[in-house]
Amino acid sequence: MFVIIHNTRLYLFHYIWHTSPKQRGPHYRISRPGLPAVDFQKKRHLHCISMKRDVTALLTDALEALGVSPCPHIEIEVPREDSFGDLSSPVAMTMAKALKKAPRKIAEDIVGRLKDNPIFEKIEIAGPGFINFTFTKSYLLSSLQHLLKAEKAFLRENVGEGKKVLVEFVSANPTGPLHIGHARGAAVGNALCNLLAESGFTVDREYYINDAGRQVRLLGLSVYARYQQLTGNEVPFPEDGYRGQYIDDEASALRAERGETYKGISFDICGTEITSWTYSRMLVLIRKDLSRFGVTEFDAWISEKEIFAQGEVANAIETLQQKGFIYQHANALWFRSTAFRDDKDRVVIKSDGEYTYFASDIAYHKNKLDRGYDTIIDIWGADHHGYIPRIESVMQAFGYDISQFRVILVQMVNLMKHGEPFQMSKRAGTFVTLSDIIDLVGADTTKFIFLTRKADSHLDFDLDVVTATSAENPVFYVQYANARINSILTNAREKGLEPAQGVDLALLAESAELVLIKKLLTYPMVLENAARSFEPHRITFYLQELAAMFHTYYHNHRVIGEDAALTHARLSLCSAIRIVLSDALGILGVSAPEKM
RNA sequence: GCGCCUGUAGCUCAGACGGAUAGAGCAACUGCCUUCUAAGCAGUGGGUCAGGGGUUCGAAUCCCUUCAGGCGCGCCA
Repeated sequence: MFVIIHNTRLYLFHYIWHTSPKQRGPHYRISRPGLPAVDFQKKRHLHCISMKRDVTALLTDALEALGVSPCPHIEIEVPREDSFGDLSSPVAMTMAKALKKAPRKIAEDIVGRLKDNPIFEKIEIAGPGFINFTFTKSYLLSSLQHLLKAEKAFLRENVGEGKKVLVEFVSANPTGPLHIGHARGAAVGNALCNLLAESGFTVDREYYINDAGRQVRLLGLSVYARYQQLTGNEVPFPEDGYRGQYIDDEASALRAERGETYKGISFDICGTEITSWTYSRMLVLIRKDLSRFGVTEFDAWISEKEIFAQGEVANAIETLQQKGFIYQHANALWFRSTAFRDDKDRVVIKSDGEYTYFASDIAYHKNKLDRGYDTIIDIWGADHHGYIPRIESVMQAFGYDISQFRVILVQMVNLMKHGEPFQMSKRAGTFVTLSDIIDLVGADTTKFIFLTRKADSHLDFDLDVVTATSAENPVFYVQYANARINSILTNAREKGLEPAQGVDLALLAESAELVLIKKLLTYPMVLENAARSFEPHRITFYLQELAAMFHTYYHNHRVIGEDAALTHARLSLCSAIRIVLSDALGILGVSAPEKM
């Protein structure tokens, strides 16, 4: 058995290796503190709780009554303009070809069947054939009531339907501290996992440790060299060695811990021990950095070295050989990836008899597949994009469908300083660690900035700009809205205004209030779309919009006033806004402070 | 040379499976704190969606092409 992390929470490779998700029990689900898991089973019995689902159901009925069967996917969107109603559907236009009728005529037929439904204030046909729905106030208020009562369960769509997803992210080599690029992968991966877990998927989070290759050996050799120098034994520093300050620190720590034990001893003899000692400490460091960053919930840390030790690499290649996808050429063993999606075949065993890095990756991905996940997501730096076809080929070679596999490429972060690119190199020792950035900018801000961009868009992270404008950072804007509401609710409580039974929400008559309620009710759609597209950044944009609407409302209307009944109604609205704000921030992995 | 990503307001970026008059923040300028948090609010200006062609009722979105930037193309990891 191999201990992966030297920590009170031990992750044993043995456990990962031999425990299939099935054995963990059908109810296994990751839940984070403060956000208990939703019971989707229960939710199905509720009615009138989602604008989108209600409209979809009614449209489906209408289309079936018009002889459309089976009913296709119905698109529902939140229109750009308020004058286009609360929800809109282009379904009449998309059906035009199939039905061989004019879009507006189809729309009229549909509307004819819906217009008497009491949940709609009005239904209009607009433009080339949009059907625009406007809800009645009573419908909106009863939905708000549901939101207040059901809270989190109200906000969820069961996108995943219990499907098992494995997300592998960060997976930085344990050769030094994490930097800004890893941080982006961590922020995106963490938010995505939260999002999927909250959307009805069963999510496992995994970190793959490349502890078997040359890089880790170089790490050990670097520390070895510095250590020898500290003991007065001048050995040349390895040409490709790691040169950061942390290497010196590790060498000092090694000397403090082990004294002169290794002085003058050749690397051939003590190298394995020093390397193992060093990279274990690097893993602890990485874990600590991730923890400071608020990303701590990996379910498994998978060791490449252990995959070798368990014979999985040899087995995987043997399996491919039996399937006829391995051949020998020029003293090396090749995987015939061109049989699938790759543009050239790939070496798995070099002519010197060593496995390539790709070989252990084959074994690792086979291992993932064999564990029975419905979907496997890898989050990689964009510089690894050329790797996708060969891994997809591996999937297919083992007989799996590549639609089960999804790589999310996280684009490079250009670290800037004074508007100039700041080149980082771990080996040259010129890099800004994640830890530095957390000290400088803060974990919340850093995460939020990463999550205001699509994963595949390039991103300039200017240390000057980010620190100088931190007071105007959008994350504070959103958190401030939450803190303000909290302050109002606290004030109300101190004045003895406890939320009474039978709050009359109908007193919320201001147009700003109805617009806010509608915005709250679109939140489940935002989550659903974000989960379906694996794009957590959509939540970030929604949050900014909702916060802006609240700040405006706050400025124009007093919540706590003379009229007790109105006060209660407005306090309820504020509570609902706070539920959504803190829920969304929680999914993004950003804190929702009560005071600021 | 081939492949992947990107190109939208002065800057940083959104823009949903092709949908209605292309949006937000920052920066700039002008107002608003004796009232629940001014890390806030209100207002003003700002666009050939890199260029060109195509597909159709409709294109920032799909296809082709040119240009620009980034990344990748090893018996490295």
